[in-house]
Amino acid sequence: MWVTSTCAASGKTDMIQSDMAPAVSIKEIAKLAGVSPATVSRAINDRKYVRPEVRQRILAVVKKTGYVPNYAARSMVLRRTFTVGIVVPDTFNMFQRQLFSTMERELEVYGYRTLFFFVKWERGSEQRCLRRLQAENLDGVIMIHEVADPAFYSYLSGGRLPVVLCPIAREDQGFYCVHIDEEKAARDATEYLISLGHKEIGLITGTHFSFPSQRSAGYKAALEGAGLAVDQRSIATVESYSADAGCRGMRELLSRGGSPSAVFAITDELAIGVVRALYEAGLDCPGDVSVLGFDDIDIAPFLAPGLTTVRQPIREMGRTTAELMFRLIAGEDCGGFSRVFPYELVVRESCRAPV
Amino acid sequence: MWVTSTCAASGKTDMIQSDMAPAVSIKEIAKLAGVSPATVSRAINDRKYVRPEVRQRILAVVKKTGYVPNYAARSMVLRRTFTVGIVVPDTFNMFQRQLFSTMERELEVYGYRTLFFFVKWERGSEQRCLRRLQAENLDGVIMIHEVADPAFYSYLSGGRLPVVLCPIAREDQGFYCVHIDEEKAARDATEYLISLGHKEIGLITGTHFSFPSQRSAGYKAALEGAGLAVDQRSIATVESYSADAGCRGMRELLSRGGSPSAVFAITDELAIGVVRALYEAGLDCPGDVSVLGFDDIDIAPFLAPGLTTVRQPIREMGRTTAELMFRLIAGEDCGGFSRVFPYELVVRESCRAPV
DNA sequence: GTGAAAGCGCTAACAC
DNA sequence: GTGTTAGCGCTTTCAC
Repeated sequence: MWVTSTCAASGKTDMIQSDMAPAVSIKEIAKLAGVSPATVSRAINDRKYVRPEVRQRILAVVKKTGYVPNYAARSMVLRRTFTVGIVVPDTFNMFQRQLFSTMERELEVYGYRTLFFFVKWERGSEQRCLRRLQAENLDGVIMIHEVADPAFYSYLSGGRLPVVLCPIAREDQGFYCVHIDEEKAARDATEYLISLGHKEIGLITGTHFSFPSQRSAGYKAALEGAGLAVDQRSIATVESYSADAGCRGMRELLSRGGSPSAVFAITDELAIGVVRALYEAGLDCPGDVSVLGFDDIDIAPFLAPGLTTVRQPIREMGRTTAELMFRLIAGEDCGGFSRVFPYELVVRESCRAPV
Repeated sequence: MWVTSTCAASGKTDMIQSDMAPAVSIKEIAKLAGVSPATVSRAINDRKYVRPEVRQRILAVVKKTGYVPNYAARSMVLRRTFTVGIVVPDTFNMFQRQLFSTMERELEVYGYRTLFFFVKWERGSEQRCLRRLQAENLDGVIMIHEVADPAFYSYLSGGRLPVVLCPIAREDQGFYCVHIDEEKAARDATEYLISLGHKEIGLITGTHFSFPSQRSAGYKAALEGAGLAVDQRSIATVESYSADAGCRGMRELLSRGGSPSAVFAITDELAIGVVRALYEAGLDCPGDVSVLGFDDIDIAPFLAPGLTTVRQPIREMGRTTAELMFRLIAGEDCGGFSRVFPYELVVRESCRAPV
């Protein structure tokens, strides 16, 4: 596949490279500094009861040798890993990306490292994730992804370790949850389209996970509230939440012969695809059809036209999730399971009154 | 910040939750199965010398108790972590995202777990990453990000562990590298614009990392090769490679009063921003200005107009990086440091002949 | 085939 | 203040 050179297979798959110097251990440091390992441990962990002069000497040796304590060994004896697992879909979208970036960042500030568990679409992936999750001896788990396997949730709800879900609403199952009111947000968004004068409003939604049904419910509630009929022919259900899926969903809607003057796509990436399908059909957004998204991902303002969408306060939600996790690990009483954030309709250019 | 409930601060930050049942250990399994820990170890690791009947008994207990061996303990004694670290910029773009997703996936197939090191913009972030990197006792490191700190590279080139860079060309420093010929790709892309008839071609580039200079060099080479002058007024240098930056870069170009009929943005996200700036200025892409990107990220085909761009074979590069890492860890001889992949100009709709 | 013992790198409890 | 000891959970000799 590559051009300039090839890789010679040797078959010695189990051989380990032998030319690698082993990392220095606390024992060597102790020997070099002329003290015991215990004293070195005390020195590097800022404990009391080390003579300043001895501490200096130890720290000097540490610096010179580039010694870094081994996490695995430390966590074994401490019986804590200082690690939080984040379960993410392998196909994470930009919204989720911003969310877990924020969490990772915050967690680092709290002194925790983050381990990602990417759940794939393949069969067995969830089980493997769960096994790894257990093998890692985590201090806590954050779920950014809804899994299908009930065993996953039952392990999590076993009370073995703190769990926070974001942006998922499952407080009824005894999990701490950080999210917005999805249904109400979708309803507000749809009502905005109605207020613009739209009567025939398409919906691009999906089936996986629980947010599509919540957002779809909001859409329907808005229509019904305005005395408009919910026409199944205006609703396209797609397999994923990507631009590709949105494109196919909109083509489908178009092929059915209806003529929606506006379309609500339940994610921004879906909305990008919708605009694309319109473009291919020679239709202009927002001139011919208004398009409304959901999430307010990074590039939403930089699309042409800028995408009108529902903003979830990603940073605040990520920060709160991390903070909650930290407090839960510390054993604090954190009150009720719900953290419901305010959302916001961000009006840009992709929606306008029908002609 | 949130609405429905609040979190009561208790101040007992160092207290650990005590109501969590400890995970079962190999000892309990041994006791329950009426054998020694050594035998349990043999059974779960598919070693020989365990009576089938005993193995069955042990496996049954393992299943019933949900026992999963502790990674940290295992890696301590094995002196291998089965973990590969991937160093990524905190602000990773969609191209990098696809790249590391592929790597993570492949690595999992090889039996390796992946640890991400997100390098932030803040001072000291690289050092902290390096320290963590060392503390993790990794089996290998993949760099998707160029760091500034020389200490980072000198640690990596110390031969302590296998290192692969992708998509970075630093084979001269003794690293295995997987990448395309950036300069030539940029040159080809620019020549494509020239072949369309464009004479005044703008460039949106940056300074961080080495790819912008390579891509810029290709741009200049193409212009010079065609006898066109390289006009500094047609070049905007931006701080990052996001849509936001691209938008600002294009506004800058526009404000300078020139009138490029085409613009080469050195990343697709930059290109998205360029199209946006054009839109804001009442200019149409590709009607008034052609826009060319680089990377061929997921959504490139779903933009309106579809983005003409240079495709890097992300999956193949990710796969090769993972495979190379695997073989390096296994101690195989992998030949030369370079793996240079073919790229491809993907012609879509954002570029056409000037009017 | 199986068990006992040693030890990976580290920290905490307990001497001194 | 500092060293000695024990032990975290696991795998791997080495006896038997």
